Amino acid sequence: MLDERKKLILQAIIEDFIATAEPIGSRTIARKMNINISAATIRNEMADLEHLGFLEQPHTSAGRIPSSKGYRFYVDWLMAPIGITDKEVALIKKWYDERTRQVSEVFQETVRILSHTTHNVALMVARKDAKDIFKYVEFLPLDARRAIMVVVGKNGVLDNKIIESSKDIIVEDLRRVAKVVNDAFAEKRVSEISFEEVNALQSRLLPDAAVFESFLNVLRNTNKKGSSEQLFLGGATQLLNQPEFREVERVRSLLNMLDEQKLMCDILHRSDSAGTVITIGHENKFSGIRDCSIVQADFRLDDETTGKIAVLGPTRMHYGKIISTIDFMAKYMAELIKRYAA
Amino acid sequence: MLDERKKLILQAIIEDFIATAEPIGSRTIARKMNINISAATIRNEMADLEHLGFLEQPHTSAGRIPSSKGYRFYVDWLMAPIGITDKEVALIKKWYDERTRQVSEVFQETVRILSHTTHNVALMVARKDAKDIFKYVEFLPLDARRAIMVVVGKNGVLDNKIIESSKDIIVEDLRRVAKVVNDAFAEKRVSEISFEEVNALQSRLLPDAAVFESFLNVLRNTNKKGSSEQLFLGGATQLLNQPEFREVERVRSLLNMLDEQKLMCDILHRSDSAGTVITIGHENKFSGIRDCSIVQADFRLDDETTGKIAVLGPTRMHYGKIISTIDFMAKYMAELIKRYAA
DNA sequence: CGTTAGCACTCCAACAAGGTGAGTGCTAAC
DNA sequence: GTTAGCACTCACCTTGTTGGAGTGCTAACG
Repeated sequence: MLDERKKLILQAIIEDFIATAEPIGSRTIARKMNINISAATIRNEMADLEHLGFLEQPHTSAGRIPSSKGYRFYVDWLMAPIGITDKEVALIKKWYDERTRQVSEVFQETVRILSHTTHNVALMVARKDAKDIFKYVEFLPLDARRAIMVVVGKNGVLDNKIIESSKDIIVEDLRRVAKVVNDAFAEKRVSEISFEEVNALQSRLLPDAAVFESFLNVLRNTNKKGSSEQLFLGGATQLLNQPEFREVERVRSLLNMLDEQKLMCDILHRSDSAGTVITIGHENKFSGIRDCSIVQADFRLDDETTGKIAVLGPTRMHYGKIISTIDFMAKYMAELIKRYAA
Repeated sequence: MLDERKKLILQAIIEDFIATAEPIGSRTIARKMNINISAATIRNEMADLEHLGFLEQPHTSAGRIPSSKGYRFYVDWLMAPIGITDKEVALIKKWYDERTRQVSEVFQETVRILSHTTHNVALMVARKDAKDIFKYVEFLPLDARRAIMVVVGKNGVLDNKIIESSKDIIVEDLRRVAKVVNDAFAEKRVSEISFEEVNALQSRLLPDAAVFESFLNVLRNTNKKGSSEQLFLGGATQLLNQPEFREVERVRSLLNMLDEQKLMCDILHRSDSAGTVITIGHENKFSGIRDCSIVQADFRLDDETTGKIAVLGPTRMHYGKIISTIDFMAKYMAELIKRYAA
C-alpha cells in the first residue's frame, strides 16, 4: 500500500505531532530522520500522503498534521508496541495500596489512577446482571417489636431489612410466613418470580400482609440493585493540560458530554467486540467527540459482573502506552477485587 | 456606619456587577438608579467607598468592582432575601423523582441538582460516626461447606459474610462460637471492643480459629465502614459558563483543588458553627480559593449521620438565591432519605 | 456646604500595518 | 527519482493609532 519510505515519513510525522502538538513541516522531518533525504523530497512525499488522506493541512503553508486515517494506519501498522515498565507497575500498585481498603473503592480509584498515568480522561462502566437465586428467608429477633428479615440467596445474603410492628411480634407468625415463602420460591431466580405466583400467595398470607409486602419490596429492590450499571469517571482535569483544550469552549463541550452518564455508557457499549478496541477521531459515531479517540478494554469480575474500562482524549494520544496501561489495569483491577472480596 | 445614600450606591454597584461581571462606572450607576443624583456626585461617593475598602479598582480609569468586604457588607446588611419560588421547588422535586430510586443515589443527585440550580459547583460531605452496638451473631446455613455469618446490631444487620470451609461444616461448632462471642460482646459498642477482650476469647475458640477470625474481620470492617466520610461533588461544568473562568489556567487550578478530596473536606469542616455559613473571597483560609465564595449549610440525617452541603463559585454569585436554595435542599434531602429508608 | 458641570488625563481594547519565519508548490538542473 | 532554488502564502508578533469609558480635580452654583 505505502512504500517503505512513505511509511517511515508518516511514522515520523505522527510521532512528532504526538509529542509536540504542532503542525510539522518538511524541514523538521528531514532534520529528525536519520535517513539522508532532502526536505524537498519529503515535501513531495508529504503531498502524496495528503492526497492519500493520511495527512491534513490546517491551512496552506502550515505544516501537516495526521488525519484520523493517518492515525488508524499508524496504530494498525506502524506503531511499535510500548510495554508498561516495572516502575510504572510499581507506582500503580502503590497508589492502590495507599487509597483502597474495600471493594467499593477500587472502581473509583481505578479511573483515578488510569487518568493520572495516561493524562487523559478515564472512564469505566461496571454492569451487573442479576442472576441471584433465592434460597430462603429467615427472621432474626431484635427486640420486642422489631426483627430483621434476612433474605438468603445461593451466594450469600441478598438483602436484609428491619421489620417493625406496632404490637409485639409473635415469633410463630414470622416463622409461618417464612415457611410459605420458602416453599414457594426456593431455588427460583429472583428476576423470574412472576406476578401470578406472588398473587397466589398473597391470599394465604393475609394476616401477615405487611410482612409479606416487606419481603416483596426487598426482592424487588434486590433485583433492581442487582442489575445495575454504574459509571465511573475521572481526570477531567487532565484534559486541561492538553494544548488542544486551551480554549474553554472545547473543554466545556466535552465536559458537558461527560456529564451525560447515559450517553457515555452508550459510547462504551457501542463496540460489542471483546478485547481492546480503539476508536479514532471521525470513526466515532457521536459528533461531539469527533476530535477525540477512545481506547477501551473490557473485563470480567465474576459470572455476573462485566464492564468496560476506557481512556478518552484528543486523537493525538500515546496509543501504544495507553493500550498497554489499560490492559494492565483491567487485569490488575479484577485481581484486586477478587482479593478484597475474599 | 454608611449613610443611606452610600448604601444605596454600594448595593446598586454590587447587584449590577453580579449581573454583568463588568467593572461599573459612575455614569452607569447614575443612569440605573432612580434617585436623581449626578454622575459626579456618585464619583465622589465611590471614591469614599473605595477608601473605606468596599470597592476596588482593577486599574485607574476602569470602573469599580466590589471587594470581599463589600460583598460581606452586602450580604449582612443590604441584600434583600430572595426566596425560592414554587416553580423552582417543583422542578427540584421533579429532578429527584426522575433520577433517584434508592438512598445511595440521593447524595449524588443532590449535588447535581444543586449545581444546576445555582450554576456553580456543589459539594457535600456526609460523615457517619459509628455508634453501632453489637447484639449477637447468627450463622445461616447455605450448603454443605458454606454458611452465612450475620452480625446483628441494635439497629439491624451490621454486616454479613460467607464462611467457607474445606470440610463439611458442623452446625454445632458454629453454634458454640456464636454462644461464646455473644456472651462476651453482647450490648457492647463495636468501636470499643478492646484488644484484651479479643485475646481472652482467642484461646477458648482455638479449634474454630478461622471462624472467629472471620468474625473479627467483619467487626473491624463494620467499624471502618461505619465511621466514614464521603465527599460528593458536582457541576464543575457550571464554572466554565462563568466569565471569571474564561482562561483555562483559572479553571485548572480550581479543578485541581476540587480533585483533592481531603482538602475539600477540610474546607467544609472549617466552620464548626451550625446553620448557614457564608465565606467570601479573602475570608477563605485556603489561598487557592481566595477569589471564590462558599455558601454552606449543615444537615442531620439521623443520630449517626451528619454532613455539610455547599455551593462554591466566584465571589460574584447570587448570594440570596443560593442561600435559600441550599437551605431548601438540605431539608428536602434529609426528608427524602428518611422516606427511602423507611 | 453639598452638589454639579466641565475638563484634562489615564488606560484598556480594538484595529491596522509592517516585519518575520516556517512552510509550501513548482521548476529546472543533477 | 532526487535535489536546490525561488516565489509565494499565511499565521503570528510587534508596534502604533485611535476611540471610548472612566476617573479626579477644580470651580461655580444654590
